[in-house]
Amino acid sequence: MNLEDIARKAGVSRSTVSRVINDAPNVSATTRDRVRQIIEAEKFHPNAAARALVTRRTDVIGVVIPSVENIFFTDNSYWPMLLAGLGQALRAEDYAMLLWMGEVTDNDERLMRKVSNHHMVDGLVFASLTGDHPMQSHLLEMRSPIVMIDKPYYNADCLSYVSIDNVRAGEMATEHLIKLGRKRIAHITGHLTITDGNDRLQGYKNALRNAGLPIDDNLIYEGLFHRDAGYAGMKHLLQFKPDAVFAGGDTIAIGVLQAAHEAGVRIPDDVSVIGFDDIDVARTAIPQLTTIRQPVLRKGEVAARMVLDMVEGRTQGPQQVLLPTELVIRKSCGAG
Amino acid sequence: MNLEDIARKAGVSRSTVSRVINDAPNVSATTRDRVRQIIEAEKFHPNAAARALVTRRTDVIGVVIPSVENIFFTDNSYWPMLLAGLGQALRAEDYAMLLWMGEVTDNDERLMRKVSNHHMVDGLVFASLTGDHPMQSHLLEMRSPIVMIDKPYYNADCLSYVSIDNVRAGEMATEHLIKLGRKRIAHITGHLTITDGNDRLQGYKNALRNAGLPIDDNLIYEGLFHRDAGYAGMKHLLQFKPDAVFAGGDTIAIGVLQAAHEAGVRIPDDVSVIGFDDIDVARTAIPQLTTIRQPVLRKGEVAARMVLDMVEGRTQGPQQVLLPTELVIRKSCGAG
DNA sequence: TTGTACGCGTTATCAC
DNA sequence: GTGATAACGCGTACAA
Repeated sequence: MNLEDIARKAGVSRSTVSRVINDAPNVSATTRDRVRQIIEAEKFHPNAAARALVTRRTDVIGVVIPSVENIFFTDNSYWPMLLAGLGQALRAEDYAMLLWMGEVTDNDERLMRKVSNHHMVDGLVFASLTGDHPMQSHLLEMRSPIVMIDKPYYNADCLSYVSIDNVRAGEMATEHLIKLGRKRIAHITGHLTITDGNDRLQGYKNALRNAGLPIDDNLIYEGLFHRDAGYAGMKHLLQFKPDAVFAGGDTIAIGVLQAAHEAGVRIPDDVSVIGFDDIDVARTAIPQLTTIRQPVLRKGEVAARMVLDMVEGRTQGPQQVLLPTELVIRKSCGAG
Repeated sequence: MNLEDIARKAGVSRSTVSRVINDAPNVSATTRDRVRQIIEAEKFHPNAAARALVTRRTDVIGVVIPSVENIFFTDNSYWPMLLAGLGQALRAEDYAMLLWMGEVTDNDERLMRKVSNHHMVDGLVFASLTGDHPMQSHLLEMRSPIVMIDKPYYNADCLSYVSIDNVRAGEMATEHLIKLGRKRIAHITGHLTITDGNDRLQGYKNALRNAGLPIDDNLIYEGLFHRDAGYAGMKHLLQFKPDAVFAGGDTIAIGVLQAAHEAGVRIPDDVSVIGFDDIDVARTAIPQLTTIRQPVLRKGEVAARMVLDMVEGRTQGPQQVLLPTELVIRKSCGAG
């Protein structure tokens, strides 16, 4: 069943049927109706491949999540939220989403080839690409529109991305602890090969400096965006007697809580803990986490809209969007 | 840059280039090498749409997650794990994954039309389709291979699916509580419009009956696969003094723990709690959850392999696969 | 072993 | 307002 068949049944040419389907002008109302009825009756839907061949458009956007470790190692709602935001915004403009997820066991090189050789997408969204990922070197040469989620580690000026102001957010988190009178404020970082992790560390240092507090390397633990890293980090930091911990992510903070619990350290009485992201675990943790909220769902939505703007030619040149963050005060820092 | 261009540069015909690309026989080693080199040098990759048009294959499998409520309302790693398993198995056979997620705000009807009219997939996987979903009535008429994750609510005989033996698993959970000497065993169900929820309830009843214990409707709370339902359910059940709760899902159990905590009911001393799934929160809950583990990642893998088997013509007719479950004993039930 | 020629189902560009 | 007809890029019988 194709255009030709419909045309024959309607007693018109295939051109006319095509025009009807694409809501093109120059079709009389009566023929348009007649053709529409036949299409409806036959449940006809044009062949996507044929259409893509000639229009060079597939109405599909590729989404790449290179590192999925968090999915396995933590109760992390970050990726699902991002996907939900992306999917929602893409569907609103009748695009579909082609998803590639990296594997822990897999070599990234292979994934990268799959992605960049797949000609069935009009544009691409990359989420949280680490600085050492092999895809990095290929980003600039790809012909299809690309939007990064989170600030790229390299070439940030030449790439479109949506992120948050992590430096400022890191400052906010640390300032909150300072305002509570904490003096020995530790920081457990996320991946430093992701700009987010780096920038939050920068914000932490800025805040200390601005407050005239010393920056003590003993109080900085280079971690990863995992609960396990938070756990190990807190175990390590306890010897240096921190009175507060700024965790680079909520999942990190969960590990911190657990290590503190095991060591008999009371949160927030002995040590204030602040997280980052405000993902679901922040509310269910005991005590509930004070944290910096970032709009994850919205990040996905905006990324989708940005790539669609590029695909549809509504924007040109790289664009950078920073979304606002917000301090959410709960129980883990004490009176706030 | 297309086949023709490569052919010209290599001094051969388009057909030969096509043969080389598709590893077809009847090409001399020397020409094959020469053509390969040119392809490599030009970084040529055949146009997917053109190829799909003639082969009627896209090497894309569609994955539909109709209801994503859990993503938003609970710290739920179920979907990510499923997606990871699917993605992994699909990629292993060089297929890509087209993902549709339902929206809380959206009408399912629209999503359904999008999915069933999208001609760019060779097969489809549906995850946890509820009995009342509008897609139900269209499942049997769809021409492309379909695999359901979890037993379909209707027409289970005519559809391929991968699931677990939820009845037996429900029995196992309940039997464990019985073996611990519990007498007033309550059950908070998941969605009863999902077969899984229903079957686990059935297993619960079976186990009680087999043990000669009464089935008390007051001790059965019809919930949903949400933490909130677990919370509400436990609040409600407390008046009937249960000494154990079988939660239809781990996220439900998390809500149970919270409600118990707030009511001053000690877990497991006063009430044993057993969950279902063994998703991440089971290990991080306090106390750690005793639960029935189901192989979520593997469910995704198997579903992918099943749909690929159908697409590639390796199997015919509907197939049903049940994966094994396992009792995981932790802290929330007491000595076990 | 290699090349020719046709068809896949659609859109776009013409003529009418 | 409508209908031929030429692409789009590839796979593949069939001929050479």
